[in-house]
Amino acid sequence: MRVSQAEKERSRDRIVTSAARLLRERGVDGASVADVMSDAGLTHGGFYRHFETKDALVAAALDQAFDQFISTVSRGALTPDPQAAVAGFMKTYLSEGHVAHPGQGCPIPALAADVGRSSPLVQERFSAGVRRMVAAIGHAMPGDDEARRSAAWRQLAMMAGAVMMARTADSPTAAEILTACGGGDS
Amino acid sequence: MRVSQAEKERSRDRIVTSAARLLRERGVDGASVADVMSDAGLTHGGFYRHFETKDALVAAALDQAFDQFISTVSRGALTPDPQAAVAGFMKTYLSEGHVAHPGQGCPIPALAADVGRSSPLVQERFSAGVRRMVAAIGHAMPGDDEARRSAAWRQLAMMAGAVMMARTADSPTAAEILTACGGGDS
DNA sequence: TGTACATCAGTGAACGCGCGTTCACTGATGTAC
DNA sequence: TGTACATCAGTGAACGCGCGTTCACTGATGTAC
Repeated sequence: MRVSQAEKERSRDRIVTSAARLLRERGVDGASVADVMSDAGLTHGGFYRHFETKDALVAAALDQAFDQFISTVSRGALTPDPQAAVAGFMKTYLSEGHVAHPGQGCPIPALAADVGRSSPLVQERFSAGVRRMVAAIGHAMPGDDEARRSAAWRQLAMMAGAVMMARTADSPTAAEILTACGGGDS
Repeated sequence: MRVSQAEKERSRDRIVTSAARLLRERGVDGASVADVMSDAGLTHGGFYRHFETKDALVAAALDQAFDQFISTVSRGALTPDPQAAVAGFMKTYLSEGHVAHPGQGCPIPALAADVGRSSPLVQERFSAGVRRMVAAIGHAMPGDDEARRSAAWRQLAMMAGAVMMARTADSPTAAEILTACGGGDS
């Protein structure tokens, strides 16, 4: 049964949203096309009316995941003081909630390793997302442009590494990692 | 054709060595039992004379990967000055060679995300390897025990995050990340 | 505004393929005497 | 030390399964007149 153009667009949005969550939760290989379609309330056969390949879905889902995560995290950093904004961002990032819920979290600790083994298309979209995050973080760092950018890379690398390791560790060790890196509970 | 006990042990070593490399290069799902056995010069059918499941192989391979990486990296840090040892370790870790050759590199940026979605057995072995690395790094940090351990977590998180991101980035961006985090070329 | 028809979003069965795992078999190794 | 036999490492075919992708089909949507 054919469906209106507006409905099709809504279907596509649901597919991308489901993929953005399931990919982060289960990894690229762990989230199947059928899983994603089912989560979006559709059957797997219709997938190819929206995307040419699974790879194209992964690329679109990465864009959405970065959009969503950056906006979530910016909300927690709504303050005129840039230093306070970075501190708020760090607390949100280095929290047990973030460790426990990769599906809504930063795509970097969840998917960077998978992306490093994926197609150029996927790597390019992922890199674009990473660059957006570095730019956003660097904006709130002190110093000249180069120093800010450099500090942002260090900060992002540490946070992504910390959350990634915390996800493999038992609970007290995870807490130790987060605290050591400048985060805490909540 | 049955083979001697000594030969069997050598076969097992080759299987684990192949797995330790292929897992880091291709990820847990990307390295199949048949791939590993073939790389070790055997056929896939014999695998279950050595391991009960693929999961058990992954656990054994992680142990070997951490052993090998820690010993590689310690070799580059053979100096009585602890500060210089950490510096040497960082240069080795944050190098383009490490980014380009995950198969001989640190298991954390290559496999932590996969491990976070794996069985308790695999997570436990991985965590043990991570703890060994933190202990080794902390040993060469200044301050009291707690400060050293905390500094080691920050350092390891940053290095692992940097290498992982560098592997998804184009070449100049990868170099920028490594430099920003205290590494460089070579 | 109404009618006839082409389009195409979504369904569900089916495709080939590679996966982890199992199995019957082979023949050298290890052991009991 | 030699002989008879049980063991079992390794082989290669086969298993069921889930994957990404394709396809014939349905019927509401969009369009041409």
